[in-house]
Amino acid sequence: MNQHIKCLSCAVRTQALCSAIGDEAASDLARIVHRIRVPEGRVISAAPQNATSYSIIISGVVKLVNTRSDGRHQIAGLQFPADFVGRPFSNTSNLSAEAATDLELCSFSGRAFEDLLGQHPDLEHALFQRVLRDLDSAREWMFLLGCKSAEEKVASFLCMIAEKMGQAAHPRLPTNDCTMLILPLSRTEIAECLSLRLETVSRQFTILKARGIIETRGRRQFRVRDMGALKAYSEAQALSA
Amino acid sequence: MNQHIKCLSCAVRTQALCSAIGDEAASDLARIVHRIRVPEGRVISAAPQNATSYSIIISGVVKLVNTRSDGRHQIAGLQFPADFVGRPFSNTSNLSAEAATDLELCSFSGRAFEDLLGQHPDLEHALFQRVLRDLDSAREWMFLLGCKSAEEKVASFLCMIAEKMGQAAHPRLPTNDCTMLILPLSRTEIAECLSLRLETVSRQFTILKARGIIETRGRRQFRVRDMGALKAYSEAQALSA
DNA sequence: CGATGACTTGACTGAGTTCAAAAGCTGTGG
DNA sequence: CCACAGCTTTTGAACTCAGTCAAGTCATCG
Repeated sequence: MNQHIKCLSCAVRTQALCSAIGDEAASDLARIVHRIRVPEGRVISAAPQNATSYSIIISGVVKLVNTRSDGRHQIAGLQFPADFVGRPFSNTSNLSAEAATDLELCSFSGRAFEDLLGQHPDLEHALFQRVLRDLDSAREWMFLLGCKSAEEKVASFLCMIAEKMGQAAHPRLPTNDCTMLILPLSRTEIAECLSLRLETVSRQFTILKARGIIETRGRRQFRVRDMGALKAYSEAQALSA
Repeated sequence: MNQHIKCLSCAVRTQALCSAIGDEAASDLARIVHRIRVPEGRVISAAPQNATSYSIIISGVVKLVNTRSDGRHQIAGLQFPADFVGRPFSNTSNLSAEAATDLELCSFSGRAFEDLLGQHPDLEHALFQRVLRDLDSAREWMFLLGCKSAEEKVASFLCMIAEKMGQAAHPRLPTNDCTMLILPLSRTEIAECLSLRLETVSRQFTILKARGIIETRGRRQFRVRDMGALKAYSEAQALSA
């Protein structure tokens, strides 16, 4: 193993892109990587003229934001630890990537990474797999945006966050545990994710709390008390019986 | 050139996957291809247990449908001539692909195609590029679903259809011409695309006709009379001044 | 040419937005 | 350590866009 020394103790080494490629590609990758920290709120790559760079998230959450000239904007996706951030082979995307929380990243400069993609089919293959999964989840999210009620949207969101943040906090525990978790997004950001207004999100939080399904502490912590009920609400509003 | 004879006269030969790969990959592809016709309404690959097969669309339109147990369903994407249909490396997707119109396809059996992907990095690369574009458009569509009004949605939809169907009909003409085009979807299907009800779609059609922006003939033909105005309505409802 | 299903139109309802104001965190300076 | 400022969040009340239900019209096909 001639990987970069830091990789051996990396928190996401078993799930990230770099675990799915050969030693040669891995050591070439390690050669061009920079481990960096990014504070909450910083834009990683701005649309539409994004000076391309690519990253693997070590810790923190990145939001992919679609902004329009008229001021409307929407979060088109969230990326969590081990996820890849960046749009290879094009910089004309409407999306910008922003740090939703403080981040630790493995960052690669644009050209160098794209050259490696050309040299190592296994690296490109691993990235391809990841992009396919991003596409699956984008299409899944379209269903949420298009078909679900406010109640279902908020419940679905909390399920997803519980799973992802639970995984980030305790990589090996099952998702239905009841520990306090950090909410990586403000109410406004949650609203932008779900295509709701923050007032609507807030009201749904209140209802879920009243039902004893979730608990909150301060603005940024929550705990799922009944994952079964939360999942039920996330799939069908008509469980009112 | 040892490509399959049919490829030389193929309507999509300059835009499809197969134009972006080397001769060797192309001839291997040609060896496993079946040219087939599929009638409107037929399911090409059904979720969740999709017997995998892959296709390139020669003519016609495919809709990717996300169906839930409770009966709700949504069109998560449309694929047009030269587009690729199929989800490599997984058959657990929630999506099924259905013929929105009669189709002509270049169809590849699952295993054989996946083997080729492994053997030809240039084929995988070309497919990767295509999937990246699909991801871009999925995220763009999320903005429509989440942020746009009914008026904007219908206008956006007609813009997109005009562009795609115009291209399919006259590959080299600009998109803003005013020829009659075929609407590949029924009102119900358009509604499923836009996350509206068919009544709402119908009302918006009526309004656009009254404004002289579009014209319709029968149920399945339309003409854009003022592409500028249509584009304006597709981006901002607040142009009422 | 009449039946059947697709589309259009109308009247009413309701989930979620909008605007406004109160309450609750969080961090800073006395 | 407390008080105050500047926020985010919650709550309230009125409104609106799109949904719902129902009836009528129009293509298209046998």
